[in-house]
Amino acid sequence: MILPDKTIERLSQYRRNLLITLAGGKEFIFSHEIARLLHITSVQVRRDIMLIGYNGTLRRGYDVKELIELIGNIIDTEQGQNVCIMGLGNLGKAILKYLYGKRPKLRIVAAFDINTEKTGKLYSGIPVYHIDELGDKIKEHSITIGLITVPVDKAVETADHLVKSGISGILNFSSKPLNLPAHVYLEEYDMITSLEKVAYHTKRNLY
Amino acid sequence: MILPDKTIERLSQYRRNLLITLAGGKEFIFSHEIARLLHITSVQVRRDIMLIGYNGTLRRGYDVKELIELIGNIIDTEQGQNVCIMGLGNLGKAILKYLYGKRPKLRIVAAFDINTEKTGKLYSGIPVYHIDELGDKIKEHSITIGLITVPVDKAVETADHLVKSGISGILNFSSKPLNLPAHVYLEEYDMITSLEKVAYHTKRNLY
DNA sequence: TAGATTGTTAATCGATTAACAATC
DNA sequence: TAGATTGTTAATCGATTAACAATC
Repeated sequence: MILPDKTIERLSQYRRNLLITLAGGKEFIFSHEIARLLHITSVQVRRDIMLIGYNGTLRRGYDVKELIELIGNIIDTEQGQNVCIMGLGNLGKAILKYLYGKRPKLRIVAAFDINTEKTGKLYSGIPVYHIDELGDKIKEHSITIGLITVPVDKAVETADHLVKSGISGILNFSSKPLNLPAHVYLEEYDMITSLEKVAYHTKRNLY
Repeated sequence: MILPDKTIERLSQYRRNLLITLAGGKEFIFSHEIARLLHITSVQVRRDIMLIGYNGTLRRGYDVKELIELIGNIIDTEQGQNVCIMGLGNLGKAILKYLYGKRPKLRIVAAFDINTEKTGKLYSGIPVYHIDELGDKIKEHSITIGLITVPVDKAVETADHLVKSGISGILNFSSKPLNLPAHVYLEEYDMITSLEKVAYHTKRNLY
């Protein structure tokens, strides 16, 4: 089953909102309620849910718990995946703290840095290794996903190093577009582009 | 002139890469060279450049400096825009340091926090104000864009507060979808969704 | 029942890409 | 000139939305 990228993004958002819904004690939800949470249309919600093969009931809508579980089956692996952070600068630290413990099936298990003053210790409970240990530690911790938060001029070599060490997926926070072999999934996450997009639209609003 | 959102995103990326190109002493560039930098097709580059009404030459391609300037005219305002950061936690601090001085026409001029231990001082050269001063300081500093990096349960009230204070654009880093009046431009920048997207595709690669 | 909802196809909208004339 | 490039239209692809039958 191949799902459109846009559907995956929305499924991730559905789940996070459904978890809040469930925590609030609500056990069933209609497509238009999910839609309102995300400011999209109810047709789109129903279509996404159709694509993942789930069925609601006409009277009560969707079973929140079942839907959460089904989305989990699609996004997560059974044992979960282990994640490392490349570069423990401001952004790396912030992301580490931000993500730590947030997603049970996506565990941050290591950080890597070039600076020997940072390595060999724990940061927020996570071991910080020197970049030279990357290959060994990726195997040791069964790391499948790497987040790149190094300065832009180190991004390419860091990505290559991750690929050589057998990583499966990369989320790149540096604003250098990377070129990776097809078997490694790459997602670019570019803060400056987002900010400039806001600037462009804001400018239009100003006039 | 209305440009597609996707074109705006690429223009931002073109410019950043063109600045590097120019710094390297290269004065002219072909569409296929730009395309290779971003891993897209040269047709798309030419079409985007067509949309902004610029013309290259057949022999030498595009004048790098002119193209940079033209993209600047589209994205930036003449005097630039002032930006504030809502919430000076790990993410806020990281973004502040990351963006500081990076884009001359998008100046970070203030941070706001609820914690009085952080307020009334400078952080990385930027004044940190208490959230109660938001309305006054936004006017004082002519701030048009706000970045939201507060915890998810404070995101909605923070956004409302920004809107009431007359902000024009918001970049939301919290993973709560916001509901804003049409005159305020909103861009959602959701780290967890990006990470889960990587997780989904990585999972597919694993099997 | 009447009204509300789901599930799904068909139509529409928007973005990318193919094709190619014009030009240096 | 031949070859490479730009600029642009038309075709294609993909994603969203409209429409509606089925059902409780």
